[in-house]
Amino acid sequence: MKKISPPSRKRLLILEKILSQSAKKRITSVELSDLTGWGEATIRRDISNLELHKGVSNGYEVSVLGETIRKTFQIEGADSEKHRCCIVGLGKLGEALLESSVFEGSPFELVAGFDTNVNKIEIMKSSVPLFATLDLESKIRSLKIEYAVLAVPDEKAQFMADRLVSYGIKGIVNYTNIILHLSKNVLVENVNTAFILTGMIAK
Amino acid sequence: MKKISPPSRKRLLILEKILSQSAKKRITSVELSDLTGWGEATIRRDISNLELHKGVSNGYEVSVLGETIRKTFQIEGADSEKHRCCIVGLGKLGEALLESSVFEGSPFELVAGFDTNVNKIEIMKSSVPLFATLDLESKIRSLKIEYAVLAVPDEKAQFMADRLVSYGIKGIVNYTNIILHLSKNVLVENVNTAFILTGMIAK
DNA sequence: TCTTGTGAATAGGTTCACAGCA
DNA sequence: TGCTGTGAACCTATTCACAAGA
Repeated sequence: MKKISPPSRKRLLILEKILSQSAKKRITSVELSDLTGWGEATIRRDISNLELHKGVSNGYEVSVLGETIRKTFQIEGADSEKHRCCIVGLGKLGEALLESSVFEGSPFELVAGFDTNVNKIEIMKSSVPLFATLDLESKIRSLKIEYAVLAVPDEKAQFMADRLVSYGIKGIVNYTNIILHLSKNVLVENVNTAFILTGMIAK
Repeated sequence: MKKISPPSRKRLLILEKILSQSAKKRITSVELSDLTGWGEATIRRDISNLELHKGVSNGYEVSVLGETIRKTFQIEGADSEKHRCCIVGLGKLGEALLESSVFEGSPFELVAGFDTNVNKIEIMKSSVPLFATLDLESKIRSLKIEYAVLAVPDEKAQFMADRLVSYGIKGIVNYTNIILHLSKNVLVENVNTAFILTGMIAK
């Protein structure tokens, strides 16, 4: 299969969501361009990366195109194939993320929540199993957790991130206000709201 | 001033945070390269965009470099100059975002929270003023709010986003699971956790 | 000798423009 | 006629490689 460039991958992922939200049966690159603000040539080029070859002359069939993107990126499939992830730090934010159903229909499954406060994890009720941070290593290994959402206090961010990486975590979604220093092969995405806003407007 | 490319802007913003977290007095492009994983030439090119011309031969002075980045991007300054933003939707997530102190030290100031549930905004206590969604337009205009964090239920996401834009909001940080269709000149950043994770790993 | 700053080269992405199919 | 798919041109960004300063 053709190698797809990072920007193109991101756009295709967004397209997939748009398609899954669309009521239409067929859709053209011009319509997608209106919906996204991207050039129509860009959209056609992105889609041609999928090597679908089905869109000739009257647009793409929404379901087929969506399906092809999901297949290409392996989004979907049985629960057993889902990427297992956890939330580390169950303050207000961690708790909110735990309860939201954001992972439904995503290729991720939330299989654990961790907090140092043992009282809290005993009192909190959650459909996701909660553990003490003491058990971080054993649970990450036994539950085969690959990704972590980091929502601990800033002071603990680097320390916890180092621990997570040493236990084999492949990627971290970082809600803290700290820029983490980690080995190059660990994926990190900084999603602190202030940081996102700053990046959004930086002229 | 030189025009700085988008990727370079993002990196400089991260550099600024790294510098503000550093205990060192001076730092070189090689050290920054280790810390970030970016090429050293890239880092020097980024910094040279700032037209600082102070780094010759023995690295950069941490405080001066940080300061220059903040000046360049107008991060900092008096409260009156801060960009005013609000949170729309005070469910668990919105509430958590409201209470966290993420905006401290950022160029943003959280000046309002909105929810349709009038009871909730009466009961909730918060250091940030809370309003009913009914007052959305008047408050956005009177408080001169420029950016919004969208944390409403998915069903209301597009509708609320349209309202926000019609009231003059310039950018939206979108926590919902919906890809918003908005006019090109509105900035949108999708930060739904599942979406971030998907983008992170999409090979 | 170590490190910056930057022209020049290279790599990466986007857009143009059009052939070809329905 | 209306749309896709794609070479070729163009634009953007990164990396190389080295002159020059401390």
